[in-house]
Amino acid sequence: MTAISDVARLAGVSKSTASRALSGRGYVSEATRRRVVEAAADIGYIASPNAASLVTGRTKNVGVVIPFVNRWFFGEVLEGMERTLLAAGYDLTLYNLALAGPERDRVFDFFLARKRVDAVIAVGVDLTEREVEVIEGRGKPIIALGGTGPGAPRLAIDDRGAARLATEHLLDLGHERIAHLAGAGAGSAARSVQALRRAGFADAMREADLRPVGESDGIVEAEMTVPGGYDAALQLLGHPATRPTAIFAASDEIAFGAMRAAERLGMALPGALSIIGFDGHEHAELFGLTTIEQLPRVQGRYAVDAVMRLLGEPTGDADPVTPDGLPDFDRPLETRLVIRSSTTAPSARPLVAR
Amino acid sequence: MTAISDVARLAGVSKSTASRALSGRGYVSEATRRRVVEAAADIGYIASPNAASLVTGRTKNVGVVIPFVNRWFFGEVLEGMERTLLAAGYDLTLYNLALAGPERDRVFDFFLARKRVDAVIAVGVDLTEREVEVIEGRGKPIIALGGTGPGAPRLAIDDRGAARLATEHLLDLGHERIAHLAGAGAGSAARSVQALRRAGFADAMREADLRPVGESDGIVEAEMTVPGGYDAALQLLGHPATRPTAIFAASDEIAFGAMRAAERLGMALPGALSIIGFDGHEHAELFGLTTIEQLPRVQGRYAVDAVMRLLGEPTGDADPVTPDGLPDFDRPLETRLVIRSSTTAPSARPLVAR
DNA sequence: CGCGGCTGTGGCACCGGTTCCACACCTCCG
DNA sequence: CGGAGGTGTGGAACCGGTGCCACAGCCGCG
Repeated sequence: MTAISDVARLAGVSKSTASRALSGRGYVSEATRRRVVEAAADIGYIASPNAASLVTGRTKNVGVVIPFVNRWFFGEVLEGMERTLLAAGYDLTLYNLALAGPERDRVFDFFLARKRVDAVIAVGVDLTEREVEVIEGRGKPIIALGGTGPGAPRLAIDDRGAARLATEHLLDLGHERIAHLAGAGAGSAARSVQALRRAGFADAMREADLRPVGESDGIVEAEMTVPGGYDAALQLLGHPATRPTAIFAASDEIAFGAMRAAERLGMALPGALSIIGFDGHEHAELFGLTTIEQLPRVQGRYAVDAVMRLLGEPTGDADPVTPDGLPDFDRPLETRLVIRSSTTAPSARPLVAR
Repeated sequence: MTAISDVARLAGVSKSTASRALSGRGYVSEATRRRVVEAAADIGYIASPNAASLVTGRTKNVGVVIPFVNRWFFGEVLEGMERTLLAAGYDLTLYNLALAGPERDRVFDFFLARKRVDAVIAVGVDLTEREVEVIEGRGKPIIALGGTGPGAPRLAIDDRGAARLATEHLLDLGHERIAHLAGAGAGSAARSVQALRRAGFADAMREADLRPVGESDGIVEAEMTVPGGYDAALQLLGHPATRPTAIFAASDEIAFGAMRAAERLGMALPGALSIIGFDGHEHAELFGLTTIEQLPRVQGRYAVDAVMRLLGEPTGDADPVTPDGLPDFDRPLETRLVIRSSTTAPSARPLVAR
């Protein structure tokens, strides 16, 4: 357990000089600096982050709150954040919590409230006012990536607009009987995002003067997983008479499940049913899924960059920044419609110009 | 920023008594304890883990090294570990590193070597001797879950035996033309696991006196992803003349990709081709995939329990423990053959009894 | 009654850094 | 030539806890 005093002794200087030499703050002659650095290397000195944090109040550690790690979108975000944080010399402490409850309160009131993280990034979590308050009240920035956070800066795509765009793609192809497989998320996580996508769907349908098909306005809720999409699609497609000719799924996972269900029901894809997803899943290309692509890995990087900037840490400036050097929380993150083979004009009916 | 001295003053006791009252170590009268606890609650006191770590040397934080977070298996393990650690009051610091290289060295030599974690769990990583040495040399336990670690305790399934079992299932069904889609893992991560599964396949084939079909002994390497399996299967199934009647895939993701490729080639499943996977992926049931099931989430819990025990932390004892109270690193973790609809007897040929 | 041992408490050093301040030295400029 | 200001260094306080040790009081036992 070598300490900085050992380094100092070996280099023949005081603790303070050793500290300055190693941290690069304050005046140290080049010769001294070199001696200290060499001494440190000799005895394999590694600074204790605890001691440093204790006095500086900075931990070089960011807490990440995320509802799932094994859903594609979240896994990508997490990887993007981890890489970026590591490059900046920061640690990532993971808090995986889906549901509200005592577990969640404990994370905010105990784990995150302690002086162990410099900032918090909440991914796809709908933060409560109290939760934001707990963190900000302790002087730490908290930002939301997706999800919602009253008061907290938020980095997100334009879910409503993108959902509208997806639906309009189906309309443009001439579909009139369109259904929406909406995300349910029993865990309430990111419920708002799903509500926004649903709203975007409704926007497009209303504007096209179309009523969604089926009961309950052609909207069936699905857990945002492949099996969830499968189950919901079976339900939606159960009665041949009321079947839609196209489906807008709230996520690519749901869309994959729906494709599977359609196959199971003997429906030809995309002839009998067009499907558009949402997310830009890494398997979308393989399955020919038309989708609204977003780039969660890049979003993870943006979120970290934003936090670094809030912490006054220098970063590369390859991402959205306002003139005053702060992250741009107003501009929505990028999405893109990627058309593949899963969407086509409805077969039996003539193409209707809109 | 309330400190323990504030609590002490408010409660009218000394710092040491306040510390004892709050930590529960040492003698404190019940009345005093209550006063201190109340005072702490009044001013919203939360202890600084940094200060405590500094003197005790314990951080209540475990470092997790994992090559991927968005592959199903690893995501599950991670979730299992996170839950268990959180319940034990520990933090999880995530290091996501796939490849060897300077990045990886930096994690071990800098991030993990500092006194910021009490232990390290390496999931699906092939640790080098030096890496194990770096951690253990600093007095911290390191355990491997899957992957390999020379010297480090290892928790793993019997990959070779399970792969053999999978192959035998195909043999039992009467298949004679069997191929193996082996895991390649360009990142070299978990290469050994993939080698073990390949060996198990070879074991079974040798014992059955069969030669794998196709070139290169009927083994095609695939990245352990759905697209990876798809590409490899296209290659394997490219020439109708040399097609196998059954495939053992080194992971369920590969198997899904292979199923997709077979469909694309117009092969009827499972009539023209039986496929067995490996892992027990959450989508296996939906796609009717026969597989060797393992329970990564539970494995994550086991790994954490094992580490907790090495750290002398009390845990529930619902998992494998040797008589001396230490984790049982010799007994392989559980696997189970789950037969679904993706494997059946070869169609065109008569069933051959073995 | 005396002493050992247990209980309860306070004082203080200490963990390993950072940072403020004092001080010495040098240089430059009026 | 003297003082202002920049450079280099050491001393010491401090961050916020923990834990050792001393000490006081009390009880029980021989």
